Amino acid sequence: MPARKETKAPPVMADADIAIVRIAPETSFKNKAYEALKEAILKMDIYATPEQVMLDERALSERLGVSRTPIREAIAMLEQDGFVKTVPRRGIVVVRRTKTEIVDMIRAWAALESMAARLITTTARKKDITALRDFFKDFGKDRLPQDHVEEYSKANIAFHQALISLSESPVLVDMTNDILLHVRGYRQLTIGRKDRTATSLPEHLAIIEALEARDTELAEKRARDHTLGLAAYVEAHGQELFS
Amino acid sequence: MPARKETKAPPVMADADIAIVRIAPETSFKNKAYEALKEAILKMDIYATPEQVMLDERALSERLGVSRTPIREAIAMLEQDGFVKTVPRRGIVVVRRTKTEIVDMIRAWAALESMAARLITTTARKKDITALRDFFKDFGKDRLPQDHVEEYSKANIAFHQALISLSESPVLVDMTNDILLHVRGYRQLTIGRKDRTATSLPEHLAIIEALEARDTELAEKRARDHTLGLAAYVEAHGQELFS
DNA sequence: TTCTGGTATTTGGTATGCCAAAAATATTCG
DNA sequence: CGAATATTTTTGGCATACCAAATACCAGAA
Repeated sequence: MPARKETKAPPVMADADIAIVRIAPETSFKNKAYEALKEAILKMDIYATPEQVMLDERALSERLGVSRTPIREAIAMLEQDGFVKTVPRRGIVVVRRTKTEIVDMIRAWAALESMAARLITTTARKKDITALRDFFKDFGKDRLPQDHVEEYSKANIAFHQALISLSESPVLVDMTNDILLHVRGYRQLTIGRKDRTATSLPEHLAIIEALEARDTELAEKRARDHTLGLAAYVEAHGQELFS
Repeated sequence: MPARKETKAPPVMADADIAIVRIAPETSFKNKAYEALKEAILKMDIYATPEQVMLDERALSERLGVSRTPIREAIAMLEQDGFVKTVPRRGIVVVRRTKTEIVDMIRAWAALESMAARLITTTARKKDITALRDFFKDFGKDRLPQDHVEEYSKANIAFHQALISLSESPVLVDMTNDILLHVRGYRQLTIGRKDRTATSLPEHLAIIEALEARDTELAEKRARDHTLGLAAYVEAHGQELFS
């Protein structure tokens, strides 16, 4: 039945197309719990507290007002994401990555982003590329990024996500977002550092220029080297953040 | 209690260090179910059957001899992996990727592998790089890959996995393996194609040569272009595989 | 006081049972 | 006979109860 049949004389009322208010089953408790726990974990700043953070199924189920079943399913999903690790008969620990792991992740990020840059040079529209500059329109010689670190940090993340999105590659987008969720944890403590922030903006602009010039190789190289630079920075200056 | 106390006169027996046979809790039903289902899905050749494959919780729990609870947790994990998608009150469907999605995945693979190649040129040992040739030692002018497609296909996958492993980057390894699991489904129908197989071997050897020469940029380029070539091939010749 | 042994408690793992929505099937009416 | 409708069945979602392992706690002995 490809098209909608137009009944000529509706007996009682004109059946459909009247504000179908999204009967959608809303999302299940399992998914709600997943989102809630994920957000909670991401904003708890794991690297600030010295002792390892643990979760308790029963406490969570009570807090969220649901039974343990959907909680456990959500935990299983979070474990697949690498955010928690459940130890049988011991508890559920929120995973803390080591510096080495973070550097490793950032390298993967660099790989994905450089591929995105490559694709963008061949498919993205000029106006969309140029629009990337808008993320930094509030910064310049009279308003230095290093003087508004927090704000610049947000713009930085937004820029990278927008950049990846331009590749129109769902896989690259999803994989990068996953990585960013893990790396973002101490973004404030690394990307936000003033010394690095100073070099960040020009590099971003240089990437945009290469993209506009449709210079595939150069765009790829600049995107890669930029993020690889962050990796090197974390590797060199991030020890104090980890145990 | 840092060190072990050496009792001078053990009354009945010399307590420990006598074959502690790993009391390990083995793995939970949840994990067993996860592994079992994952393997089953991977080997069922989803793209061969026309109608969409569906799973039934109760049937699975009966088949595996466990209750629905661990099955549901395993399903939740598989859904995170993108292997299945559960539709409320409808069923659990085994996800079939479109050609576009597969091409997209292969591009991400190319990105990760080229980064691996880059890292390898700076850290891997010469002998480990050279050892990569062993995967193809059974093929040559007298024994062409295109005449032993199935066998070459296995060697091909093994080579790529070994290559990534040489990067000593767990993140790259894991992400690539995830992708390979999805792409592998119709490996036989794409990578195995004779026309492509013919060009594959020389390209592999060229990658190895660049790695041995420690030519970072060249190794990266060759690794990238090789896998990107596969993506282009699938994009051009893979229509008949998808609906 | 300190060490030892045992007991109560905590915690994740698993099995079951029931619910509601959706689909499949049967039934009734025009 | 056909379509609208009522009924049964199927299926995932969720709550609950119980288990065993690991731990925490406590009393008694040295």
